[in-house]
Amino acid sequence: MLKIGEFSRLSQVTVKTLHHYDELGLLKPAHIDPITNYRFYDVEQLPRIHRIMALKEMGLSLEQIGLMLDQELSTEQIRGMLHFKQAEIHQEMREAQRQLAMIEFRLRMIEAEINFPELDVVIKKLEAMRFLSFFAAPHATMEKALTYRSMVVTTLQQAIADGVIQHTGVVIDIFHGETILPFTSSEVKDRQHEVLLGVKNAQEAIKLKGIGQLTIREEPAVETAATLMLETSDLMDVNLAGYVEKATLLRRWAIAHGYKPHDLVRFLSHRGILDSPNPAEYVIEAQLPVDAGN
Amino acid sequence: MLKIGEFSRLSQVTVKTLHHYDELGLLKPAHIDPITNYRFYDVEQLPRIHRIMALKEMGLSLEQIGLMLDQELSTEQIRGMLHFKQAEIHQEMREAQRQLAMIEFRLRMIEAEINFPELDVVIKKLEAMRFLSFFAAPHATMEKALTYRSMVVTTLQQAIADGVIQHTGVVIDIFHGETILPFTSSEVKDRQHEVLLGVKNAQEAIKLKGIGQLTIREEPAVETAATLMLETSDLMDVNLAGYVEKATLLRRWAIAHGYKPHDLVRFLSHRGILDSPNPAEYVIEAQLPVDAGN
DNA sequence: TCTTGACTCTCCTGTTAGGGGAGGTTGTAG
DNA sequence: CTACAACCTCCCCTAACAGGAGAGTCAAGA
Repeated sequence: MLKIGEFSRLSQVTVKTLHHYDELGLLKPAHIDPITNYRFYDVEQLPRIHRIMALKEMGLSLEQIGLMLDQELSTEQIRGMLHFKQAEIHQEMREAQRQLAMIEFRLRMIEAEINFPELDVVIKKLEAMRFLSFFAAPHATMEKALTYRSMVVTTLQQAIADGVIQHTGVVIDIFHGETILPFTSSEVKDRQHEVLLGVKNAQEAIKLKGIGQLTIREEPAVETAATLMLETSDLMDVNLAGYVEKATLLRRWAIAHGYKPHDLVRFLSHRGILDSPNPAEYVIEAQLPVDAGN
Repeated sequence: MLKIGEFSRLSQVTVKTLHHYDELGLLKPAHIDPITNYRFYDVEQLPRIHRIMALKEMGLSLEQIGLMLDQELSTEQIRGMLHFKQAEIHQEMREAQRQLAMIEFRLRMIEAEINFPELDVVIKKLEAMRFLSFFAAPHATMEKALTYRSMVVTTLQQAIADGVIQHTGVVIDIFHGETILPFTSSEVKDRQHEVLLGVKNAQEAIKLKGIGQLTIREEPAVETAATLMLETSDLMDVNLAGYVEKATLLRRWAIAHGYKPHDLVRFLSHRGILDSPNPAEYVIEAQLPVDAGN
């Protein structure tokens, strides 16, 4: 009979851990003195604690180890457990790879002296929603497209004030096509710039003077999108160059992290032109739908 | 102002988590209604929660994230943290690799239909100790060596009974040289089989009739050893073939897990010939000192 | 105006595998 | 006889929330 300290020394398992295993019923002392409550172990228990340690090293939980030791599992069941654990570890390793990719991306950005907060990319789901849609392009230049958009927005604001449209407050700009730098004005012509306004009712279409008929459509949900919040400082000077830069960054991020970007970018205004006249107060989220590459 | 549920939907962070971050001070609501205690968030807080999520994805702890967000760390400090985290993740991956190696080894053993409990290999430290040493080899065959050993043990038992030797109860058999199957009798001659008996006092040497002078030496500590408990069933028939088989298994295990085995194997009797006349009650631990390969 | 269901609040417990320590008892060596 | 090491039983702590109890709040429909 060995006192707990001796057993601990032989097995190289701490006394605390032996207490814990006693409590869990994983390894009960061979004998407990009923007066002093001292635990006494037998050398014959060394193989069992050895087995526990060996299984623990493989990453199994104490609960699983208890099962394997006491439930007389068949070889097939044991194989199953091991294969399952194997899959779990592979999953963990992929996760670790992902983390490494993110850290390396950050470090490269720091080397390139790109501002740190600008690249807080987060993977999200995007909800489906009903939108009033109109197109602000093709136009010869992005600036002209913006001017047109601004005019439309004014009309919309009037319609909202008149109660013709009941909107949800959600405004999304979608740039169709692969939006990426360099972005020459010759390319602008082929680009579709769609503006969406979230609407509440099941309206089918809306006619507005000066714009004509606008369609209402369902923008589908997106399972996976890389998203990025634009800081107000990015928006002080509202021009499209900033947007395109963000889109480029998102695309590079997605590729570096093993995603396949779709050929469109969305800009969701959490606080935009409908909420505030001051661009410095805008809060805009860039969203790039992607396919999970792996 | 957004209620917590809306903010949760926009950021895709659960309400529970937002509560938690509020409590930690990581993300306080922009406003709290003093009457209802309802939390209200501002869209301007979206970039912050985004940043938190992005940093969390890299595996940083909430505490570290709090520091990065609020302590205005220099670029150098941030780089340092990221490099540190990078090293941590590499460490985790090595650990995962180790676990995979162990699981794969088990699975291969199962395929080969080797008995499951036989390979609970555990890495341990071995303590230094003072031993009385004698050699039971070279002999023409292992069986003859064992016969000689048995005779010596009888003599030792007498000496112990007479109080000439004060022993610690530890008996170790060491096989010097690379013990591995196949193990032909021609090889046996070159092999050194040393038997050690742990002694308490600082005796220098001991003379015993029938054996002659035995030396006392310090067996050095071993930092890393692969160890294996022999089940009593393995010892029912005490012959060296079983020992050699275990030594072979240990050596294969060590190599498969990236360790470099030394050219000796120790067999430590936790309960051996000095404690019991019945081999079925023996508890013996095979120990193979190794160098950490990585 | 009332009610119902959806939201929200605080507080408590549980998760893993033990570590750390307080406060008290036991065993052993000098 | 007296240290001092070893042992005991509580009890609290970890990280990042999840789940649930019990109670209060809000908006819309009858």
